[in-house]
Amino acid sequence: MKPGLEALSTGKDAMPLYVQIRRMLVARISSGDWPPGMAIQSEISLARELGVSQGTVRKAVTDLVETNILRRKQGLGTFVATHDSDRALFHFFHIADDDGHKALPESRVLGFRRNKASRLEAARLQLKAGTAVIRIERVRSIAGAPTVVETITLPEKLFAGLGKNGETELPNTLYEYYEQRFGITIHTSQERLKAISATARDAALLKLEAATPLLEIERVALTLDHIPVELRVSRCNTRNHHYQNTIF
Amino acid sequence: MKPGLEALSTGKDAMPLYVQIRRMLVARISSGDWPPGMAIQSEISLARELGVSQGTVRKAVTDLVETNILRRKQGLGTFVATHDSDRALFHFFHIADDDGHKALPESRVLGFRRNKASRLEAARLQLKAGTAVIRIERVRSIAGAPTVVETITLPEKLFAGLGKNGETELPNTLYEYYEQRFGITIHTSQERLKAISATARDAALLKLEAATPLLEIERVALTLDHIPVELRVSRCNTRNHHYQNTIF
DNA sequence: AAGTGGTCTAGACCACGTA
DNA sequence: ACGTGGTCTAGACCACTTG
Repeated sequence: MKPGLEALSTGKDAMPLYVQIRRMLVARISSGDWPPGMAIQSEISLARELGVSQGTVRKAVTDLVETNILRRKQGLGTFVATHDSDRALFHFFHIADDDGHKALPESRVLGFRRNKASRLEAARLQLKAGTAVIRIERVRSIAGAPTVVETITLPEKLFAGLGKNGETELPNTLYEYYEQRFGITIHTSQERLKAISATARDAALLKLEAATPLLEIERVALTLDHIPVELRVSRCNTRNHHYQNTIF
Repeated sequence: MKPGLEALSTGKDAMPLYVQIRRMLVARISSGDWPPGMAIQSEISLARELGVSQGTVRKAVTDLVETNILRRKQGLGTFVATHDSDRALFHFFHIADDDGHKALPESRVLGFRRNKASRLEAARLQLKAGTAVIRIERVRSIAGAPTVVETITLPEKLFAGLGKNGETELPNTLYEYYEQRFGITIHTSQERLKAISATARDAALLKLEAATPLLEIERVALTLDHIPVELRVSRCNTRNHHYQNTIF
C-alpha cells in the first residue's frame, strides 16, 4: 500500500472522511513526497484508491486550493502550489506606491553574516538562545529610489551554505529561492507593523534625514507545518509608498 | 413569483447555476429584503423553489459563508451576518499589544462637525468636491492609555441626523451602530498604512512628545455593493502596540 | 480520443437545536 | 418529533488540454 494510503477511519467518533483525506494530502506534501509544482493524483484515481466517491475527494482538494496549498488547472490536473513571482507580488508583498501600483523592488545585498541569534530572533524563530543564524542585510529600491532597509534572519541549520562560496547576491523572489534550493516552502506569514524613527544608518542608506519616521514590518514566515523559518525586519520609507491591506 | 425568483438561465453560455443563485442571494441581502441577523430560507426550500438540487444551493451558500456574508448554524439555519463585537475585534480591528493580545479600546468623542468634503475625503468616498460630510474626531484608549487619535468621515446624506439632538457619544462598535441605526452594513475595508510624525495636536492628545513617529491607518469601508461609506484615519502610538496581519 | 477538473442530480443518513 | 445544516454516494454530462 502506498504511503499515506492507510485505511480511512469510519468509526463513530471519526473525523469526516474529507478531513482525513485533506490531512493525508497535506502530509504527503509537507513530507516532500509531492514537491511544489508536481501534479497530484487525479480526483477519480484518489477516490478509487481510497474507496470513496469523487465528491468527497473533491471537497478535500477544494479546501487545500482555498488555502493556496494546491492549484487546479482544468483539463490538466491539480498541482502543488509554487512560489512564482506573481505569488510573491500579490500575496506576500504589500507595499504599493500612492497611486496603488505594486512592483517588486530591485534589491542590493549589503552583506551576509553568521551570528548567534539575538533574543528577538530566538523568540520569533523558536530557537534556543545562541543558536547559529544567518543574517542578511539588503536595501530594496523602487523605481530607482532606495525605499526599504531589510534584515533577514534564517536558522543556519535549515539554510546551510547560503552566502558561502562567494555568493554575494540573492534572487529577487526569495521564497522561490528557498523552495528551489533548500526545499523550504513558505506557506503563511505573520506581520507586526510599527512606526519607528530612522537610525543614522537607516537614514544614510535611504538618503533621508535622521529620525525620519519609518514603517517597520516584522515578519515571521512559517512552513506548512507551522514551523517559523524566516524573520524579516523591513524598515520602509513611506513618503511616497504605503502598506496596503484589504479586509474581507 | 417572489422577488429574485426569476427563472434561472440554463442556456449554453449561461453562468453556472450556483453562481446565479449566489448573485440572487446577494441581491436579496444588499437590497435589504433580508436584513442582517435574519434567517434565510433553508437550503431544501430554496432548492425546491428554484428547481435545483440541494447540493447546488449549498454551493452558492457556502461561497457566501466563506466571504462572511452569511453564517451557518447547524440545526438552526443560515443567517445574514451581523456586526457584533466579536466580528469587530477579530475581523476589522488589527491593533494588539506587544504580547499579541487584542482588546477593543474605549473611545472618547472630541466632537462632531459638519463640513464640506476635503479633496482626500471626496476622492476616497467617491463624492463630488464640496459634498456635505460629517466628521467625527475621537481618542481611543487601551488599558487606560490614550493610544489612537481617529478622524471618521461619513457622507451626510447616508448618515443624516448623526451627532445631532445632543448626541455627544458613540457606541464602541461603530459598524454595529451603522447597521442598526442607518441600515448600512460594512462588508470590506481597504487600509493604507504609513509612518508619520505626530502633530502638536496628536502629541497633546496622546501625551507624547511632538514629532513622535505614529502609525497612520487610512481605512475606506465599503458596503456589499462596493460603495465607500466611511473614511477613517487613525494615528496610533505604537510604543507598546502594533498592527498585526496574518497572510495565508 | 482520452483524461482532467467543473457542474449537477436525487437520493441517503448523520449531528444538532428547538419544541 | 421535526427541521436545520453536514457528510457522502454513484452516477451523469460539460469544458478544457494534450496526444
